[in-house]
Amino acid sequence: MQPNYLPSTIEQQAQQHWDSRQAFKAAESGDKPKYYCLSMFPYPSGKLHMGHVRNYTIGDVLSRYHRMKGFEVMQPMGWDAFGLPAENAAMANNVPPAAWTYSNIEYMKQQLKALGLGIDWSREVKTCTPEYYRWEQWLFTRLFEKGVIYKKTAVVNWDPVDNTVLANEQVIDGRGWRSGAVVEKRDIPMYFFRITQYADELLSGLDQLDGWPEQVKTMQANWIGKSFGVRFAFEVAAAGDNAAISHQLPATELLWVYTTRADTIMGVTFVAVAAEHPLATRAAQNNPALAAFIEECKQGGVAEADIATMEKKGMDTGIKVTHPLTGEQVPVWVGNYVLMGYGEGAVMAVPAHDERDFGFAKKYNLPIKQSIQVAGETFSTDAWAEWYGDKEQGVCVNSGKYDGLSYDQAIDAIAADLAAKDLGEKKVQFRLRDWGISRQRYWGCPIPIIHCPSCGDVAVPDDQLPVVLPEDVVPDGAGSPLAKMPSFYECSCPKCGGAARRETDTMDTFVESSWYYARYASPQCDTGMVDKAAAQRWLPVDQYIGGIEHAILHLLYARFFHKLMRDEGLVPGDEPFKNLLTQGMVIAPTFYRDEPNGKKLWINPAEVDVATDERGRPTGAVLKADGQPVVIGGTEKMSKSKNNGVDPQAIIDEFGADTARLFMMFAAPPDQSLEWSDAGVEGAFRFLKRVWKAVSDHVEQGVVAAYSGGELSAAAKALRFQLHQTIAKVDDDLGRRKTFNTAIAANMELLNALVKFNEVASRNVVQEALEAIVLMLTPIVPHMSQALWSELRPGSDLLDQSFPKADPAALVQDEIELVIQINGKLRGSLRVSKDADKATIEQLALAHEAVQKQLAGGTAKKVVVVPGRLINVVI
RNA sequence: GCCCGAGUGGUGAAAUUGGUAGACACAACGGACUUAAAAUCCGUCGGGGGGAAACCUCCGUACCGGUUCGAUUCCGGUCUCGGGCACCA
Repeated sequence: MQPNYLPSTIEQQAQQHWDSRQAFKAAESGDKPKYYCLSMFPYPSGKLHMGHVRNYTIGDVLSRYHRMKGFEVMQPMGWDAFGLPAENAAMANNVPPAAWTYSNIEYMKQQLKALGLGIDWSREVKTCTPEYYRWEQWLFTRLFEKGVIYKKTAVVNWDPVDNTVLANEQVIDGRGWRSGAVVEKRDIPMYFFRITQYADELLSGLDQLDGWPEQVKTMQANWIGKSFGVRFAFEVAAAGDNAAISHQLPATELLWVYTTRADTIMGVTFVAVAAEHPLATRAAQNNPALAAFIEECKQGGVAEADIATMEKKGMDTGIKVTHPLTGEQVPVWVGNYVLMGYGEGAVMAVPAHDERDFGFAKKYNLPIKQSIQVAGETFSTDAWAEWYGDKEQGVCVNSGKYDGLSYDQAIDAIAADLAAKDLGEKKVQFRLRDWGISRQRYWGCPIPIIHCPSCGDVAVPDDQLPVVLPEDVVPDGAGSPLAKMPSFYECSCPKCGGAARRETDTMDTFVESSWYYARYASPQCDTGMVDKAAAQRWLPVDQYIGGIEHAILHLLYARFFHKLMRDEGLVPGDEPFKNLLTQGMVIAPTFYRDEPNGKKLWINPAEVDVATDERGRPTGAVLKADGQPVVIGGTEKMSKSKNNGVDPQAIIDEFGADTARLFMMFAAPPDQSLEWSDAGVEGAFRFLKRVWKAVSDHVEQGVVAAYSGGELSAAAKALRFQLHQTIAKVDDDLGRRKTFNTAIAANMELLNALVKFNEVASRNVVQEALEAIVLMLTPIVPHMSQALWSELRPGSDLLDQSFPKADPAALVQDEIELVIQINGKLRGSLRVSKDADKATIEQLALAHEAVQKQLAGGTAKKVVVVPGRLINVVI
């Protein structure tokens, strides 16, 4: 046997062997239970980054583990190939997005293969191919005809210089990233998926998802945001205070608002409407200052984080409305924080009991009127106090007939009174908004709609699908290229045959990634979106793995799509992903130098030497090239902007894929962030060399049959005890807990014990242990395991092996160790027979010298015995 | 601003159901081997106090408080960092 561990040779051999056996092709039938393991597919950005390596290694470990547990595993891979970066790259390099994307896919596919992933490549899917997106277009036309897709206007970021719509990411500090122009909000027509129609099901469905992290389910539930409130109206009188604009108002007009705090309705002192609200628009007609303010509100982007953090500004419209219960006249203000596309585009304002309203009222000297009280507290309009917003303990005050009522009682009474006047009712509302999918971009799936002057919006008929996206286009950053291509948009109406114009918007790329998991079941199917039998066989996905950043949008859209496809009779079940593992980020240290122009020059960690003091604490860092100091920055997510990425290819080339995989799995549990460490990689490599040497040393003396019974020395018995304890733990860690780091640690401990064990008479136990270590490590370092197994069991193929089973007989112990605590602090230990009863244990513990010493002749107040663990003596 | 997480030695982490805090590694330091270096192997390694030593003892899981015989774990509050916020994927 080769005494040295040579990763490049054995990895190449192992991969060739797997290929020749077509080892990872998933069978469409058979007796084995199926296990569909899916990692979120990559965007083909150019080359793999460490986040990909981590994601796909986790998926591969789980896939290979389940294969060894007797499952028919399907692990597919594909490409989320449409998207904005391809257009940016195209403009930078003058290459069509399609060419750029396809060449990235080719390169990244080679990298994935070098990692030794057990992928069924025959199922590969690229979302930018007509074979894929034609079915997306097909579903679109079905949903359009069912009314699940509809058209309305929505507000977008508009760059007035480049005359183009910008993504939120392209708006920096309220300005377009290329033009630098102040961005404006602009209304444009778009197609929407009626996801709100499924809001209740998307919410209640979370309860079935036992295999999802609580954290993700909570985030989705909050995002859907089901609230129980009251929708009610203020009357806009066309007289009195509003005389100046009365000519524009109908006799009675209603201003509707929605609130979850109707119990505070008697504290309303004004109403705030969005800048785009019709009432504001009309009030501005004779009010230049208000018109200017409304114009100002249009500046800036549409991202909610920006709107929520900007300075709250407002202006009085001069309009007064009538409070539906008190009859009081309250002013209507325009507020820049009120969103038109949200609820009614208008909110009641209760400064006394809403923190945002409180701040607004203080700023503009609007009245603050207390209407709830918490016992023992004192209300003051000087400063906000937390209890002002307390709906659990608050009761109504200064509220006439509602005084003394609790939140629930007040809502019931107030809703009833509003209903009696026909001015309101209880209403369930969702925070979730319908999903706008129109994008004014080129590199995406064309929306299959034809605009006919006489028939309106007509869905493209099945026999004319797919609407093919031309692939030889280079965008210029100013509007959609498709809208400038008559060859694309000129067409005839499928209904009347008259001249018509094809829709030139493309779909949100989240649409492609919402159903790819289903397409993998039958990726070549050309008679439908999915083959029903294949969907029955493989769905749902048993294990889905991806970044936590997808906790809400992608995962919610995919759940929604599954329900849409279910309602079309395409897929079984209500949910697409049975188990979900959200992996943490890969982070690395950052280094920089301050440049004369005030900017920071980020330096890659590979170019830096870090000096440490005698305790190992970093004291400074210098650039290798010039020996001059650099500044040590924070440890952050690997990114191009901070230049702290480590190229996975370099690690594979230097140490091999197994070392890269082992380090990634060992350095942190999968759901936590993982800090990159070159030294840690070397540590992983060292461990593999130790495993290799242990097997090599053993094999050189001749392989033997593994231990299968008979008398053993005490040391051999102890080793077998540890071995089978480790098997049980690793099985649990890989299968149930998915904590690969502790599974690896347990194998390291076992190897440490094994190399110390030196009984020539017990080589069969060593053989048993080495075989088990190789099998347990197989999911993590498959190449090395493949090579070692053929040395330990000549003529046998690791691909056909099962995961080892713990031998119960090896785990039987006569004596166990119990810990003795005094007042909860460790003071000693005790060995007792495994079936000693509580009374015996208590007696032995009290007689223990440490306890006697502490008792100093006194007696114990209390003794707690936890069987199998400890005794706590309270004195 | 809102929603969701996280915080444990010099570092990454472990402690699975409230039961021995720091497993397993990395770094550092000391030693062996070597002409030397690399590699490898052995040892020390949270902090304070006591002891020649075996060892004893107090403190310690971001911070403040609570529940409990016992809290890294549960509860209330605070701080810091990270993810998401609907057109990045």
